[in-house]
Amino acid sequence: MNLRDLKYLVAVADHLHFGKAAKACHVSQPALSMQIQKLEQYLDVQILERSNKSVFVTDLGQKIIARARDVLQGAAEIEDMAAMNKAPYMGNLRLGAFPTIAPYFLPLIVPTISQKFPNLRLLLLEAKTEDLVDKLTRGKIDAALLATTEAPGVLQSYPIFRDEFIFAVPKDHEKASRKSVDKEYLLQQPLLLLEEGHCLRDQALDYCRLSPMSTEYDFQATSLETLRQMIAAGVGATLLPKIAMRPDDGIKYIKIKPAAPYRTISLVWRKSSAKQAFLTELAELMKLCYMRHD
Amino acid sequence: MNLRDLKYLVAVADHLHFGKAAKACHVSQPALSMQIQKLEQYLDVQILERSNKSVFVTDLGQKIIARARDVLQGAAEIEDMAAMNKAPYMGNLRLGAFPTIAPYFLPLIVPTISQKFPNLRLLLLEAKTEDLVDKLTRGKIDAALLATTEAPGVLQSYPIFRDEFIFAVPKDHEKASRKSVDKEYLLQQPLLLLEEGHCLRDQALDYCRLSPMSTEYDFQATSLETLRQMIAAGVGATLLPKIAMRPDDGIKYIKIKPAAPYRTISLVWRKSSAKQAFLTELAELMKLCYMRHD
DNA sequence: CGTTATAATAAGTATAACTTATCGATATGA
DNA sequence: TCATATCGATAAGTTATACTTATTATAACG
Repeated sequence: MNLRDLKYLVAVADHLHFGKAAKACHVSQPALSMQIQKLEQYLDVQILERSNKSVFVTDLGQKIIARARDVLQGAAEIEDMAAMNKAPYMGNLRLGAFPTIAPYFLPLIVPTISQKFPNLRLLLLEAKTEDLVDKLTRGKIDAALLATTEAPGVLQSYPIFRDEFIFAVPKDHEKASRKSVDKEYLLQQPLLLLEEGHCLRDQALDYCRLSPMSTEYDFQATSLETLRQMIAAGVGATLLPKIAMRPDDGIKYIKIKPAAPYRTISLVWRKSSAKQAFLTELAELMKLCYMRHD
Repeated sequence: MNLRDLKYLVAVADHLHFGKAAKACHVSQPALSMQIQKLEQYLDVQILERSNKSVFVTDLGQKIIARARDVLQGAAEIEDMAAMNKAPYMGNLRLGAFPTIAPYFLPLIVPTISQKFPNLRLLLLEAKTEDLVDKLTRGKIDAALLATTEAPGVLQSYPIFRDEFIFAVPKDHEKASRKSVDKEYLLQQPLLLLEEGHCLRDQALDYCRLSPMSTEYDFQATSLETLRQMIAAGVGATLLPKIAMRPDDGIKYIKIKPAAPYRTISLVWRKSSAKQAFLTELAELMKLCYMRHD
């Protein structure tokens, strides 16, 4: 068996197409076909079901491919280790962030990071939490900014800061002149929310889980910026994370007292990552950035 | 990078000798040397420190080799999956058992197993718990009979049976005529124990942890059979697992009531093992064997 | 100071993987 | 229905790579 064979196999599983898989592996289609045939021959099992029009993965194949991904990731981590050893602060860092933190926190940290690590190529990816966790565990990204308190088994997290929620209302709202509101009041308010899949939506619903009011609106904003526009336009109120606050945007931000709800923003990476030490350093740097800003 | 290279590398790490490593890999020494050189060149780091007389592994090398072991194990598991798929009940099964269970439980189960799975080559290994867990996680054995209740992360366990402890005394012991003793009494007895490293010793000490008496003897038996001889010879008393009881061996076995201490014997294997399904079946079979005997 | 043990190097050979060109089978569409 | 396109498998020749044995270089040892 051979790492290359496994790479080819995984490529076919990803594309379900020999030609595309071959292209992705930068080899000709026959080369890839042959190696996979040999692998099947060597293992003496059928991994793929081919026809002229389609490729399927057998049940056993699924298991084999899953393990093959692990093996390839392990190999990649060996290469990473070597690279990190040579030049700890060089090379690519693929960093994910979920949509309701990315546009607010990244501008805060990216300049400092690029300044401190000028040889680092910071490749940023904005995606929903679920997607990021998946990409993390599959080794498609190196780290991600997440709002989950607990990370699953293979991942580990380093808390960066606590992002409080704040009550956002139009300037002409009945409470617009108040300095603060309390939970009792909030639970009785209908709130505009982001669409399904955003962790911010879940966190707001979680906080207000006793209130059926919160889901009253049938329109759901697709991004935090859209939501902000809607609030400013007087459509309704919502909970916004403090980091998304902006001065003079036509919105009145009202503190929630006592015990404002919050989300914890953490940097998360694979325990097995070769960038381990560097990522810890990076997380500390992010924390400093936030404190300087706050 | 290549699985073969990693295999060579691990072999050198294991032998700390290129020649022996080469022999273990069934290749000539130059072939192995060259591949490792190329690997180091490819990764552009030094993994091994060579001199004419000795080979050392660098710090980074340690990390790389550790990960390489994982990668190789993953690859081996892919092969296992294929083999198991072709013939679930064939091939080698490397089974470990700790010394105070092996000679008593294995004779009970081995005939049944070989009868039910005639094409299975059962390779048995007797070693101390710590050693077995190490061999398990490193993929040197497929499964082990252990008395640990909880298995660490990568392992999973299936309970086979509960093995109670019983108070073993010479025939002429003061309590030899009693039908049972209680914990209060036991805690005041000096007990003969096995030497360090035996889990049975730890379990007995654990049960009697309030009693300083139990460590009074400065002589420690090296095996359960030796211990049995010592009890029979009238040297002292001990706690024996019920499964080690034997009729007419010059020892009086006295029940501990109420709430006899016990150890739980489980079959343990790697979660990632390809023999997963088969091992569950095997564990069930062992359980049946025990119940039939009991 | 030769002998031994070690890993590295050299030269030649064998193996394996790659390339391009082609085939065979199936679906698509005028 | 027949030409055409698509896709994976096969064939033939080439290249790259890993292997072999023989040899060298270096240090330790008696």
